[in-house]
Amino acid sequence: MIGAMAPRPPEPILHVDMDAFYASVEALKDPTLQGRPVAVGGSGARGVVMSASYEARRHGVRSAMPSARARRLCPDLVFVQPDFDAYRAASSAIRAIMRSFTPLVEPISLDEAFLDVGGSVRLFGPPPRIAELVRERIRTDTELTASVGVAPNKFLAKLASARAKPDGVVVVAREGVRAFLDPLPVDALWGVGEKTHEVLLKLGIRTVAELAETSSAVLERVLGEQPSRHLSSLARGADDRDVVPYEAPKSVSHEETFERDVDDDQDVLREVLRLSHRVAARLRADGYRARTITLKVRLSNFTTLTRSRTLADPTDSAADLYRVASEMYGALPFARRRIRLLGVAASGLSEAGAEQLALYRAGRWREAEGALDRIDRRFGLGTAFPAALLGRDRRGEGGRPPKTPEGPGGL
DNA sequence: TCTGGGGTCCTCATCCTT
DNA sequence: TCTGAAGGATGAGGACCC
Repeated sequence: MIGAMAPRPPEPILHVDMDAFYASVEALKDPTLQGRPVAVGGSGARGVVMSASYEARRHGVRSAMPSARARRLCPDLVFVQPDFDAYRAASSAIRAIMRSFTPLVEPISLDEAFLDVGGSVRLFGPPPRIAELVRERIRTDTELTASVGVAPNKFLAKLASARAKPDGVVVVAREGVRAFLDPLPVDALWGVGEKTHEVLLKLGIRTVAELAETSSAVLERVLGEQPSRHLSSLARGADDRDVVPYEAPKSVSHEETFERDVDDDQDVLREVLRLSHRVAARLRADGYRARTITLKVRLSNFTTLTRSRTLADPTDSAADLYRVASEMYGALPFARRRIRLLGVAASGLSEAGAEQLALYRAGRWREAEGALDRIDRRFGLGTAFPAALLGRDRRGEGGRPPKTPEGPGGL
């Protein structure tokens, strides 16, 4: 006879959010950074801050802030280039800790995850206790700190963890939801970014309570049907999404901003080729193929154009990605505009094993690209690359390009 | 102020099929 | 055979999130 199950607690969802994650990992790698204002991100003219230590935040430095502005706010700011291998390693150690408390762990990014601990209370105690145990394990095993929100649903748990920062726990009890939500500014809600916030302010809606009191007809008129329904339910504290341990990716993309704007078609095509190889290598490494290929072009005035095309057969070959992306670039309605950013994305993903071998039409290119993957895995990313990418640095500077980059580029 | 990179989701327009 | 409505697929762009 198996013992009776413990009843599901009213606040079973945890949102675990690491404190200044990238900056904290950097401070572990280099202890001389401890206690100093640190920003992870590009320090160049076009860089932005990806993560800032709390010392830097005290000077007003925030993530997504242009690096130049961050430096003006905090002249002593130490810039560190991101090291995603280190962040991934720390992240997987933290996820292993979370999974030792519940199998229902939904990662949102390297430094955040939702946990459903509704089934873990018999083993570990009530959710607030589990939140403390998770934090303690993370601290002792990784020397990093995490903040945790405990609530009846994902949305409230996320808001609660933001309140808990840094290095704390906030519990939103079912009966305390209104008192917690009502005074919050509307832009605390998921889905209220800069544009929506502006619209809501024009309507005189500043707080979640004011949003909850606004008629759905008014919201629908200014925001549209779906967003207004979404916001209305969040304003009431309603969110019925489950914690989903795994979801297959829907797209894979790479994009890069040039150090300086580029107006030479050959340089642009070389970058398209490089991005195509990176996306194709990711597809092959993760076992996916894509049917839809999207080219993204951002001009110097920040106008962004996208062009996409759906293929009859899915592919994971850089040759196919490059062919389609370069054709779409050629069909853009402008000549020699100054280009700031290029991106290549692959969507409409299916698992590579799902198709027939006959679809390996790309044949020898695919074999060659597979060889590149093996070399990269053994000797590091970028060890081997198409000859068309030789003679220039990866931002389109340097030696003379070949006349036409062909196919995946004369490997 | 001057805007990265990797994603998801939504809306709207258009085309095609039934 | 023609026409119109409905609905799905596709493509472009935008907002948002971390």
